[in-house]
Amino acid sequence: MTVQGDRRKFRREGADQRKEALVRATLGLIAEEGVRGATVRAIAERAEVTQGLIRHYFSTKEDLVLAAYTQHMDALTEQTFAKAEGATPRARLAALVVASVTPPVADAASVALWAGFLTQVRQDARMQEVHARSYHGFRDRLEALIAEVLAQDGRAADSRDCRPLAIACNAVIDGLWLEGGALADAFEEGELAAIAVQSVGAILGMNLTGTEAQE
Amino acid sequence: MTVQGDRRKFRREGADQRKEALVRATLGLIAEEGVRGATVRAIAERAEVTQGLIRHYFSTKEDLVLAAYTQHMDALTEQTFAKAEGATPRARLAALVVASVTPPVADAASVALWAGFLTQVRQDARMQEVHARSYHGFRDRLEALIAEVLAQDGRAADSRDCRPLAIACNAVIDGLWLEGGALADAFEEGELAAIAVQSVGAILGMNLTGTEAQE
DNA sequence: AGGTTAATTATGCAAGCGTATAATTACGCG
DNA sequence: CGCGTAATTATACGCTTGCATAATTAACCT
Repeated sequence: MTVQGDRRKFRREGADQRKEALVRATLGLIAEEGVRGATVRAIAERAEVTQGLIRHYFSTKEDLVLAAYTQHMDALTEQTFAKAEGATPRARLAALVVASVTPPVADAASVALWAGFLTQVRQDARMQEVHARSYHGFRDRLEALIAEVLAQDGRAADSRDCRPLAIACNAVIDGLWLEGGALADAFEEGELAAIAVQSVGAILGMNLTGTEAQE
Repeated sequence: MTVQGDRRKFRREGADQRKEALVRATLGLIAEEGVRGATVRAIAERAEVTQGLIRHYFSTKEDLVLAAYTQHMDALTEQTFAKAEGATPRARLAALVVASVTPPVADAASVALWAGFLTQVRQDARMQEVHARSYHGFRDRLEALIAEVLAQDGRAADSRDCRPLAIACNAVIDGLWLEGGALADAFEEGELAAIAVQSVGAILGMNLTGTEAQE
């Protein structure tokens, strides 16, 4: 006869759903409150479970953070390339560039998230691995797209030539992404997108402006 | 008759020196261990004082962090522009660009420091102010230099034209700075510098390569 | 149905955190 | 030289943190 009706009701859920909910809660908290605010208790509360459950799915908080980081970076890359559509390589590149510096890819939360993780990247080897993989994953795809664009123009698309171009284009994109996210109200609507397209075009030695919508 | 010889010996120092020592300790710790590692106790230990003293000079830890952030950002800008020397505007710009993506301005510690602070920038209005002031401070000086370079070439140096160019150049610089610091071993020695000079030149529509040393 | 078990909650603990306050001591000044 | 005081140390408090462990319960299986 256990009359303890004040115990919290709950529903059992699959491991994947729970893990994802916990990851989502973690990301939301880090974005809004910073890593400092993403405590085990706060994460549990936001995911509408009790803190003990976290330990049931992630043997340590580090593991949870690693999972969250991985998902965030993958989502960021995927979100960006998903918008890189168009009839010609040039149009796809322009669309990619615009998407990179426009919400939801470029916004305060994304940047805050990324910065919040960077600290742990330096200290955790697994985080470092994810970081490197994510960076190269994005840049390699960018490099491939640049090669296509150059080929279309009949220019040499040797990897020796493309690599520095990809690094440079990636840097402009990252820089603008960063500044747009960290200092949004310093720029006008669409200003960053225009600058991004213009700059990437200049680096590649071609005019990219106006190619997003047409062609 | 107070026989308590185990009390720590100390030397009195001026407020400025102590404050600076505390700031330096804070920066070192955040760079090495992350914000999490920069506890009041750890800072005090590194500065070779006891934790109580921190409260004597900074009424709250937030104040200390703000002071540290201010100093770091100012030092970064100053360090960079200090190397922007040369006979012609073009040479000065090239030197500035190279300095921006080369140690000690661009290294893991600087980037880690910057990222570590970003979290607090979003939450503290005073930090935000320093952030904005620092960003614009750098960019405005960059814009002025770009205007000089364009004028030398006999091109229009209107602020309406220069602003987007400055934003773009600043973005490449920031992007490369970031990637060089966060992923140093992904690039070869001097690779980032070469790419930076090349890209800024492309954005400005001129050849900047090889202008650092000569002219 | 009813027993089994894994999912979930509840509770507790030791360590570390920032901050407050009282006790000491180095050092300048008359 | 000794006195005053500001600089510094010492100690403690309340809170939060990540983690561990025991108690409970929802849902599946036969």
